[in-house]
Amino acid sequence: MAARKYWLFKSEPTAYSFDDLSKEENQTAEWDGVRNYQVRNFMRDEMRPGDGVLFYHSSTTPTAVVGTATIASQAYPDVTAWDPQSKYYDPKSSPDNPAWLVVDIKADREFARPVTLAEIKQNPALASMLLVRRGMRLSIQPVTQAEYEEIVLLGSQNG
DNA sequence: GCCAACGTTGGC
DNA sequence: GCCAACGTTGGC
Repeated sequence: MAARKYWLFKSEPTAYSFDDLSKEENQTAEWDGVRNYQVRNFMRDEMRPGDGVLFYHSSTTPTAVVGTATIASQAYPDVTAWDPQSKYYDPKSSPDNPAWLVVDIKADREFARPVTLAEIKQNPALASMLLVRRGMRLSIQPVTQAEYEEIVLLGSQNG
């Protein structure tokens, strides 16, 4: 069995927040709308059920990791790409040849406090995270086990 | 296959 | 709301 991998998922909380995920049936939702090939390839080639997820709120104040989640499925076709009414519609994708994929993610634990981007930037143990790299806009990014554990530790502390 | 124009992301 | 960074598109 492959080693557990770790990921950071970005979401704008006004569009879809950690709280929204927590309120889903089984706290589980399809992560749809990915339209970036690098991110799709992560989903297709590297994500496995059980992988750990840091749930990050972008475009808000403060931007922060707010909790953990778990990858709950293998990648499978994103049906929103086939729906002309969907904002995620992409005519390049078809049921015969799906261009885009989703995975299911399940909310795990909300942090006792958010771990902010500012705090991540100041922490030497987190200096090589893709998140703090200039111009890094991938909506899903790999993180190391050490980075994952450090952020979980910070998020578990009071205050 | 180059590259300019354009759209999107996302921090500030 | 600004704008830098980057991916995508499409003319040539």
